[in-house]
Parts: sequence; structure tokens; C-alpha cells
Amino acid sequence: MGDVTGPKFMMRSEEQIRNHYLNCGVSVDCVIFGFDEGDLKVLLVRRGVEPYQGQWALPGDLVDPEEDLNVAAVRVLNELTGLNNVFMQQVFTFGEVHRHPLGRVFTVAYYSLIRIDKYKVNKGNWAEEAEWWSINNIPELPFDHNLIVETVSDNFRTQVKRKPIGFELLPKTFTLTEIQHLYEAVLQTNFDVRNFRKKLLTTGLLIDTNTFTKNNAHRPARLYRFNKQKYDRWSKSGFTLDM
Amino acid sequence: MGDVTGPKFMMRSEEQIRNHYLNCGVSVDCVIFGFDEGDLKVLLVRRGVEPYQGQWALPGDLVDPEEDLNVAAVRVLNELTGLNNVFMQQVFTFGEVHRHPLGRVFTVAYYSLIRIDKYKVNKGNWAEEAEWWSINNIPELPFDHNLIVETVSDNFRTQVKRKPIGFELLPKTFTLTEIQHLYEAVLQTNFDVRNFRKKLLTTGLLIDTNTFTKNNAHRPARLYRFNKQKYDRWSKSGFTLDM
DNA sequence: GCAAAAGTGTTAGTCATACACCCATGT
DNA sequence: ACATGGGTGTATGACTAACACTTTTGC
Repeated sequence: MGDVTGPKFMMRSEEQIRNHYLNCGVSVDCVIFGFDEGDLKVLLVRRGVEPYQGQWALPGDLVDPEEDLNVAAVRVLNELTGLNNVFMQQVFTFGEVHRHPLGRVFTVAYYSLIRIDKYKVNKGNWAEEAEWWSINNIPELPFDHNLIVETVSDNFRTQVKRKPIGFELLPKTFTLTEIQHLYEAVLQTNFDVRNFRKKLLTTGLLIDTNTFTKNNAHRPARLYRFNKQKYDRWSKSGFTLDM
Repeated sequence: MGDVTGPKFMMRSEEQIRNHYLNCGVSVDCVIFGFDEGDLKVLLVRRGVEPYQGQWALPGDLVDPEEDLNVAAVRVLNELTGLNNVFMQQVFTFGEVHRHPLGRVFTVAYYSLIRIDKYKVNKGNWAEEAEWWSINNIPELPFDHNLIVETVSDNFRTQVKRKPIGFELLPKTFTLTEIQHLYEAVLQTNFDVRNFRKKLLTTGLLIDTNTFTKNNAHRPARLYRFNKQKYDRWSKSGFTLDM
């Protein structure tokens, strides 16, 4: 209630507010993206408890009344993956009255981008199972989780075209072909090899490591890493991959 | 709790959840933008109640446990301005533990764009006063409202460059100069008159009404209206005003 | 006739697009 | 030597950016 300015408030004592309005829960749900086998993937967990026990769902949790919202989001991700310092982004808050059977629970949806090779599921700690699902093959999920996945994915696709966040999904060094496949999977298009390379290299966001892939049955590929220095400059202005 | 998948849940009975977690409030706060006198403005209300009684603040209200989130946002706007069917956009949710003195209250920030000429403040119904403030001259606000205004304004500026939503701030018919001034005020830049006109006219989003302004001490200006038909096509693809 | 804002075209540079072949390696 | 993916350049069209003067009205 930056917030209690409205007409209804005229009729509310502090006690009435507590009894009537402060009866809600807030949760965070996290769409964790990874990139593997040429495919954009989402990490789902099998629920260990009712309601919807045993069903695949988004990892999420209630926010503790003594916990900041963004801390809760980071916690959910960390408890599941063991990862810290991961790219996370708040996207949208869902607040339909009946979206949850146990009571009035709002949920704030986030996405995070992780390097799938860094990820080891934190088993005993969490739900029964966790598994990567292709974004093109998400099962039916409980609550409004399918809507959340859609909303968040749309948002991610929009962002990835404008800000160079795609790198967060790749290992520290990567080839131009790898990043092209990543963008093609995320944006569901195909780019011309030469134009894509030109565009990426002229951004100055890639640093040539002067190392190469090995043991492929073909010409070795040059490895690059992401130039975090220039990241901020680019995120502000109009980085696009609209080709 | 699409949402109760986390480790803490292992130790939670349904009763414990209700007692411990469902004690929060959720409010909506609305940054209402208007355009007047060549300036982007925000509608603030003077709080009629404690805490912070008498201070200027964003219009907002607690979400009723039986009320959908987006319905609450529409209600706040309608109760204050009497307007319906207004462009509204959810932007961000603020959930710091101590952002509100009365308890744990999350707030979901929205913005809306209204035609300032349509607006008549709904007096008795609401807080003590309501007034338009230039975005460049917002006073110190209670709670985290200054941060909300900043966050929402940044988001609006980003959106307005990519989607033709600026029209929502103008009367039904308007001149090219008016819309240029609007964009210049919002984006804090100056556009070349000829290039700006060219760009806007080639979008096909403007319909020539073949009417003109009158009684100015200068050449009459051609009046246009917004082509809602083409709106959707444009909002999807890459409408920009980056010049 | 003058003040005030409306309106208009061209050129140069930059950027996006389309397109096809040779290269380096492992087997 | 062949299969596999890595890597490269150029030409065309589209869009952006820069720039100054004439038009129409009210007074």
C-alpha cells in the first residue's frame, strides 16, 4: 500500500486491513532456460507434494514474510541448481483470484539463463526429480504454469533480440556456429552464416581466444569468449538481431 | 504457489502455510501518464490517511482477496479518473520486506496512458487532491514510490520507441507537430522535422482526416487520427523511433 | 508586411540482404 | 579421397541522417 490511498480505505481501520487484506501469499516461479543439443530447454521439477503431486511443474516457492522478493527468486534457483550469480529477470505477476486451490496466492514469474554444463541438480534437497524439457515440448502443467512459460518465453525472445543476454546460456568459450544455433533455436529462424558472423563480430562483444576446437572430423572452429566490458554499453542502446 | 515445490514445503502443513505464509498484502500502484503543455506528466494524489497523510503519492490500493490483480488496477484508475478502456500495462512488482510500515505488502506497478483532455478528477470519491506533475519535477514521494516512478518511466520510454502506444496520450485527432512534441518530451531528444514526418507517414498508422486546425496566427495544420487497424501488425514487429 | 508555425526533397552514407565456394581436419 | 562442418567477400537495395527554404494564416 504505497497504496492505501483508495476509497475503500476510508472505511478501513488498521485492524480491518490486517484481517481482511493481509491474507494473501506471494510465490515466485522460475523459468530456468538452458541450451543443449541445439534446443532451448526449460528445467521442470516433479512436485513432491499435494496439490498436483507427481506432476511436472515450474520450480517455485512461497516468499517468506521476512524475505525480500528477489531474494526468494535467487533462493529458489540456488536450492535447485546450486548456482549463484546467475542472470535473473523478473517478468510478470499473475494474480487471478482462483489460480491456486489453497488460498489467494499471487505469483511473480522470473526467468534465469544458465550454462547447462554447469548445472547439477540438487537432488535430495528438492522435489522428486528435475528434468530439462524442450521449449517446443512442454507437458501440461498445473496451476497457470503453461501460461507462465508462454509469457516468460515471449519476453525472453524479445529481450534476446535487443540485449546480448544469449551468451549467458553458453559455456565460457564457444564457436560462432554454436551461438548461431543458439539464436536460431531461441528465435525459431535461420540466419545466413556470413551475415550472422559479420554482425556479431562488428559488435565487439566477442573476444578471440586464439584457441580452437579439437578432435572433430572437420576443420577446427575458432573459440571466442564474451566481452563483459562492452556488455553494458550495448544493453542500453539498440543491439538487435532482427536479420 | 504454483509454487509450493520448494524444500521449505517439506516441513509445512496446510495449516502452517496459512498461518505463516498467507499473511501478506498485495497492492497496485499506478503511474498515470498524460501529455500537456509540451510536457509528459504524472498524476499524483494527496494521501487522505496515515501513514504519510497529506503527502503526494501514486494512486494505488490494496487488492481485495476476491479481486483479480488486473481488475484492481483497472479499478484504481477508474475510481480516480472515471475512465475505462484505457491503455494499461503491468511493469514490475516490488517486494522489499520493509517497504511498508503496516505489514508485508507487495506492490505491483502499472502505467496507463490517458488523454489529458478527457480527464476530470473524481473528487469526493478519492484522496484529498489530485494533480498533474511534470515527469521532470516529481516531488519526494512516500514508500518506494520514487523508485516506482523511475522504473515505470524507463519501461514506458523503452516501449514507446518500439510500439506505437504514444498515440494513446493524444486527442482523437492531432497534428504531426503535436505528436513530434510528444515523442520529444517522452524521449528527451529532438527529431528532425522532415525525417520525423516521413517516418511516421510511411508507417501507415496515420489517417489523414482532411481537416485542419483553425484560428492560429499561422498556417493551419493538417489533422490526423490513429489507424487502430494497423496497430497490431506494428506492435509485433519492429516499430522504432530511434533516429 | 510581418510573425509564427506548417510543410516539403535531395543527397550521401550506412546497414541489411542475398548469394556460392574453398578450407582444414579425422577417418 | 571423402565427408563434415568452418570459414570467407561482394554487390544491390533499403533505410537513416543531414540539411534550408517556401507556404499559409492572423494580426
